[in-house]
Amino acid sequence: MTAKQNPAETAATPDSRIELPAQYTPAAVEQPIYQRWEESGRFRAGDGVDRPPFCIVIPPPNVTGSLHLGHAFEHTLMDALTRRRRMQGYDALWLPGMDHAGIATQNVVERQLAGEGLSRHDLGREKFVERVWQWKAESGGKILGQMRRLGDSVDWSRERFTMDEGLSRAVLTMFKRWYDDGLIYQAERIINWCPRCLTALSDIEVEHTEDDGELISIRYGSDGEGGAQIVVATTRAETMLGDTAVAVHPDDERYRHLIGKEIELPLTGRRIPIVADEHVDPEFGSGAVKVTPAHDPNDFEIGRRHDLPSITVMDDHAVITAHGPFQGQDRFEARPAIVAALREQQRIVKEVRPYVHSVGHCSRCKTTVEPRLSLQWFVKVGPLAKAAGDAVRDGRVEVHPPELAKRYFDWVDNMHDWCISRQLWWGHRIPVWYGPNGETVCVGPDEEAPSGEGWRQDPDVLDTWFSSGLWPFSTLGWPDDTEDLRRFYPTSVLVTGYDILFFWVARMMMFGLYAMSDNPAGAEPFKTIALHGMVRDQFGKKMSKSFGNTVDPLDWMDRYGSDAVRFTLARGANPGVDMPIGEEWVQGSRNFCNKLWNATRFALLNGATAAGPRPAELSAADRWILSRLTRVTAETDGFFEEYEFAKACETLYHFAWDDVCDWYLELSKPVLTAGGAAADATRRVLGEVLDALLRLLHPVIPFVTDELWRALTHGESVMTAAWPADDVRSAGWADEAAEAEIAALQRVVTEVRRFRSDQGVKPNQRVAARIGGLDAAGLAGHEALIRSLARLDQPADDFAATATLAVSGAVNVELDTRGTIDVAAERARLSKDLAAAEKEAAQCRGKLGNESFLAKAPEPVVTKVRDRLAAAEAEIARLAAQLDALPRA
RNA sequence: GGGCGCGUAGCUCAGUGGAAGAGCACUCGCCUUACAAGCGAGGGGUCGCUGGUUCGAUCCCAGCCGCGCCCA
Repeated sequence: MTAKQNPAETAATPDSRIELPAQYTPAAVEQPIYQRWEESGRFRAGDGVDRPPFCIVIPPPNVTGSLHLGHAFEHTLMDALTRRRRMQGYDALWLPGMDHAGIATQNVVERQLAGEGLSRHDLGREKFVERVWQWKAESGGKILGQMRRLGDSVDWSRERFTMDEGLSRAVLTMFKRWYDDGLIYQAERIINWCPRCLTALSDIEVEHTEDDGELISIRYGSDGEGGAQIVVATTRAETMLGDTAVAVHPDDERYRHLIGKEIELPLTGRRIPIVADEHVDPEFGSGAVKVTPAHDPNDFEIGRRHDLPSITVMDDHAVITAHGPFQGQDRFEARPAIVAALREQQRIVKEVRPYVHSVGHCSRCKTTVEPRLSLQWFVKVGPLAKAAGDAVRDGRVEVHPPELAKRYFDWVDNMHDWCISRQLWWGHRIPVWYGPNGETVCVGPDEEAPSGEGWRQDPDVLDTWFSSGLWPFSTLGWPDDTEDLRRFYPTSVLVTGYDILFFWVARMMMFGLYAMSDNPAGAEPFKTIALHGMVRDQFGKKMSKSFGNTVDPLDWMDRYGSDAVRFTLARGANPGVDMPIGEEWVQGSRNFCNKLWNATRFALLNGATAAGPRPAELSAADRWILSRLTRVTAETDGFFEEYEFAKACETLYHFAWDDVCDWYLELSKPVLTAGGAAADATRRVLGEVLDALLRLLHPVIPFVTDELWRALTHGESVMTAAWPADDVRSAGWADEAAEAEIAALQRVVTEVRRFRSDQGVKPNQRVAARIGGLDAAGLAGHEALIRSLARLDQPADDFAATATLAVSGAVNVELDTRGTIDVAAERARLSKDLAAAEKEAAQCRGKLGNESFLAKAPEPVVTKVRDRLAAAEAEIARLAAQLDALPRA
């Protein structure tokens, strides 16, 4: 090797003394690695080799969206699951794609058009849809590139989009089947209408908030001439123009005499009946309610029961259409105007402001939703929802964590019919044609649409969730009987937020159970639903633009690396529980990656290797770290199996940092320096432990582990290395004796360090010491290690002990601190320990002195308390003796 | 209004019917040649309140207080 050789070439040399750069710089490492992975083709599933299948379909992100922390979180979990399965030898498929997001995408393109002074109507439907496709090609799907940054090991060769030809065909097929089965119907109903998006919304696309409004009590009925009068209260005074009745409870004595009579509706001169309806709450307000069947779902039901007319008084834009002075006013303009007009007629009995009540808003644009009578398409969910609930009840689909299944049942067992038509242009157009003589024809995907004079297609498109509901099988090729479908359906696990159980999960279940009912491997779309919580800020607050506490994960990825972001997210991922995240935590994760980097660097500088024969002679420290590895591997493996990402990460974090770095590397230093067979063994064990550790961490932090693993092993990629669980399990490394031995060693070292720290002895100051009792403590042969870790020198001829430490387990350490020791500090330290031991002993004695305890507590518990007491008493004796030996202050 | 969940260290969260934990923050001492993105040592909690069950409760039960979410 010449001195002029550059570092990059050095790194590429297959030499066991590869030097990693001294600094860990994720930005330099990550992107080239992803490119290499992608080019290697290892993300691709279904290579024809006979291996068990594993499949996750991605919850399709919105084509207009970009990666936010919620995605980063969810993707980290899915990627970890997929990578682990791939390492375990599964034919692992993580299938990516996006949905077409009807309203959102149409809004984006309409805004773009508005910038050119155009509306979609200027273009016409066909040109507009072309324009949306053009937009998608140019600026849609930003998130796909960001997924690469994050490290998602998705099979890009199978990427799908809900508006693709194949998926569109699935939508048409499904529509036709349900239509023919009577599960899709058209009806005039009160639906949630967004006057800004100009479309119907389903129930779950409406967000309810507690808003300030007003509650106005209005006197209905003719003035003078002693006519009937009745007071009604409303928060939406403008709808009174469309009232067609007043309803009271049939048993309400106050109004019984009025039932069946008619009264005058103010401002309109119309006369409307007073009807009796069980659903009226006599306790609320005056006990009488105005009935507006065309603008309120409850009133619509009352109207149906009493055969009342429905009068629509607003247009699409929520502008008043009723004849009169208010015509042409927006609903929010008309409201005060109508109240003022009523006030003028002395018809206002009471006005409550502010009156806080629940108001529905469009989840897309936040506009107040207007309930509106309208002809729409619906899915009859009854039998479908029942099946969706049963699949979980029967255990065919498992919900993780199980507590959240209740939430799922609450929803599917009380589901309302689903309004699936949207008055948009971007989406799957409803395949129904209307003929000149009132014919209605639903056209299947392979059928010819009727043509000729007077035939026209329904103008509406389907709710986006209709197509994303088919996602688990449409992406695998359905309705065709494809190899992918046979191989990967039902998919293995669905990873998604609990907030989306209703929107999406329930729908996939309904679709899947119906469409795949004759699938031999099962009709359910996934075997497990693994639910995660919402990402919150570092104070547990919901992230929102209005709070200004949103974070761009890409910014953190730039500064700390994708691995750091991923590790932070995975480390906080307790099943079904919200996850706060803050920048300090990402820094902490970056520090962890850096720690791994440096540990591996140290190992390589010292010739560690994971290859070659395993030496027969291992030191206690070697056997200890291998035993710890065995335990940690089993625990981690189990945690991943249970979707306990936080626990898996925590376990690995502490193993890596505490056991490997803080102890094993330190223990290995004197051995490596000394050289010989012991050093060879340690080099080998160090290599093997790091190899396994990097493999265990790879699913969560793929980049840095790949870089380090390749440097360590010269392997192709840790991505295709074997998951270590089986290897480690079968290696027979569990060694309780070694664990006990090293634990004892750690106690001695820690005790000396405490003494040093309390005495103000600088870390770099070596102290002469005589160590006794090691044999009796089972630490024979570890003196050199203890001296190294506790920084103790051999006693010289002029050795004069100034302090003696009696460490638990018979070891005693005499130290020559070369001067007076701080007796007060020493006394304080010992007194503190003594107090703790005495408290412990008292507690134990209390229990053992309690006859009920002895009689009723299980034997192992009693034994344990006895042991604790014995230990505490020994500790007391030891500390008391030490205190006694201290010179009097 | 109905339902669900949560109150544990300064902050964010784990946890268990039988000795209170982590990360970050904090204090003290250290550039001890893998790592100052670090090392060593340390302080800090009547486990929301009040009752009950139990030999024993932070954990189980009831009520209360405070917060959050979902649904109407």
